[in-house]
Amino acid sequence: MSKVKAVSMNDMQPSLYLPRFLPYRLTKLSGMISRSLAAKYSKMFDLTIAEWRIVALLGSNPGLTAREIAPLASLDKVSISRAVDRLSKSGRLEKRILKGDRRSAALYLTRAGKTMLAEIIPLAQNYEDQLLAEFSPDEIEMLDSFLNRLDATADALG
Amino acid sequence: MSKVKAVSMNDMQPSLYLPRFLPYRLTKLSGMISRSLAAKYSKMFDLTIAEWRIVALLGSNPGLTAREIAPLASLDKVSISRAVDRLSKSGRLEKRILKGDRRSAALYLTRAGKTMLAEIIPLAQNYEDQLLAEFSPDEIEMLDSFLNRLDATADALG
DNA sequence: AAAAAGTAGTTTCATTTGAAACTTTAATCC
DNA sequence: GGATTAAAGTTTCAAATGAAACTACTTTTT
Repeated sequence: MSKVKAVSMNDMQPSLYLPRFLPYRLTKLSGMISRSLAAKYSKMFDLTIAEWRIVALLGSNPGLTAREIAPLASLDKVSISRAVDRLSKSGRLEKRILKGDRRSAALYLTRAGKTMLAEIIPLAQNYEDQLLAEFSPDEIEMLDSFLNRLDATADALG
Repeated sequence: MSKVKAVSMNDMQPSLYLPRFLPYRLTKLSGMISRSLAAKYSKMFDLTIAEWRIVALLGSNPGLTAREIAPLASLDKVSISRAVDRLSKSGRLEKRILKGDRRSAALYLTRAGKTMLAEIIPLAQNYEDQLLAEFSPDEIEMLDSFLNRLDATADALG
């Protein structure tokens, strides 16, 4: 190998264009969306993202336990414990110790919790609709499938 | 309005299926990817995400200042200040106070910084390639355009 | 040209986060 | 059936984060 070639190879700097790097783009996008949603609605209802997710889940799945919520909401048990605590202190959620296992509690929205959820859902739905306003139904379906595939791949790589 | 109808309307609970809610999906996806990348490479090079972004940017844009980096890396000035501090303490980055404005410094990768970047880029690139391995070139192009559009829309909504 | 206002980057401080340790209860093992 | 191991949630503690205050300098105003 010639000296010239060796030098040129050492100097070769691979480069990476950050704004096109998928992990960066996804983080940036999800950050913008989360901040935007939090600014609009979390403040309005005094709700963290973890709390919002739990309330949304309990809306359609009343009686879930903390452990069951974890994978469905992608939250760890510490976050869930704190969120549940706050939600139950603010009277939006009720814990019912399980007959069969007293370490665990089935979680239910109270009337106040349901009322709040009924107010938030249209706002959340509307935000999502705005995000996708310029997408055709076909495009939405494609985006959906892309996200599912990326999710599965990322899961496999993790 | 009949009594029956009124009751049924009060009981009507709108519901939101969390796993299909775009903000949730994006946050989950970007979290999985970031954690996976961090586990693999950030540890390996003792590099936070902010540091990685700054190094990547300086690789192709030597001499940027902290203020210029902020929008390019989507980082706030506090994060940049800390990341730059750590990078310069570990000898990967060098600050050169600007002649014209002594509050500000042009930032450059040192030789060590460049060497490290040259090692990471192929790994990062490879990770992205794996994520997209099942996507055809056309699909990649579509994904790219979807992300750009979502980015622009989210920006407008924020 | 001194005073006021603004900017680049740093530091401080209070909050958020998550891993590890802990408590209580349940299941499994001699 | 008492001892051991495991599981559900909670608490603790240390690190990460980010808003606000601060420092050092520059620009604008009068």
